[in-house]
Amino acid sequence: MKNATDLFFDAFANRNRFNILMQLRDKELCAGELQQKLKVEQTNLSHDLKCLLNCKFITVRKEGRKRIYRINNETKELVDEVANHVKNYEVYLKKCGILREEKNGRV
Amino acid sequence: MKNATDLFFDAFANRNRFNILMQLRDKELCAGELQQKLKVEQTNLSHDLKCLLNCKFITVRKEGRKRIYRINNETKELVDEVANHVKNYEVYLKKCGILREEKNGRV
DNA sequence: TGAATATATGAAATATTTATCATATATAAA
DNA sequence: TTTATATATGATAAATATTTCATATATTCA
Repeated sequence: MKNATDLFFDAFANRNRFNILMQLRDKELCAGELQQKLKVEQTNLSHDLKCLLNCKFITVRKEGRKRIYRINNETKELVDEVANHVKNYEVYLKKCGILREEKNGRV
Repeated sequence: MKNATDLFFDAFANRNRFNILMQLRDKELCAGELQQKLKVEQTNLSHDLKCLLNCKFITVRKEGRKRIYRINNETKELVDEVANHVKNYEVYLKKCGILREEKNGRV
């Protein structure tokens, strides 16, 4: 059974969703623009945007047949702080060894 | 292939590891004390502590046959900010619907 | 030295998350 | 009112993370 913290991380700590939030830090964007910038599948992006909307991490407004997404202020601050932490700890994260850094090249 | 942000979230956004960090906000604790407070398996706790150590989220010192763990300051601040955000957004997170809140009761 | 306590390690089993697929809806323009 | 564009939905397949299991190491005390 999940508590609020689990749900928060499910929403926020997801690679694709966090990338969306990172993009939206600077300016609001519509789904199509996000898709181009992030090079993700349309259907995935749509799922992720809905999740971020549900959780109130972003808001949306309609403009013609586009939907323009904007990050909310509190969430932006948290994203900035995480990005900063990651920068400072990058070297340790990369050699953790418990976390799997990447699939190695050999088949 | 994982980047530093992915690794950060793998380490930080894990239920058990984040609970450890939450416990360590107030005071340093040894593994046995964490085990009692969190009611987790010894072997799991040990894996998680190693991960947090590798990532420099916590430090450790020996005392007799115990090992005393302490959270580092920057990490503590981030944990506090996340805890605060979760409190403010709890109501929305719980009705997201994309995030699976819990296994429903029926078998 | 041998037993007891505290903690760590690595591999495999299990569970959960994320991506894909097929398709639906909503708006605009011809 | 049909077609094209932009975006959304839900079910399953595929990938990844977490737990468990069997066992190891390190320190203290008798």
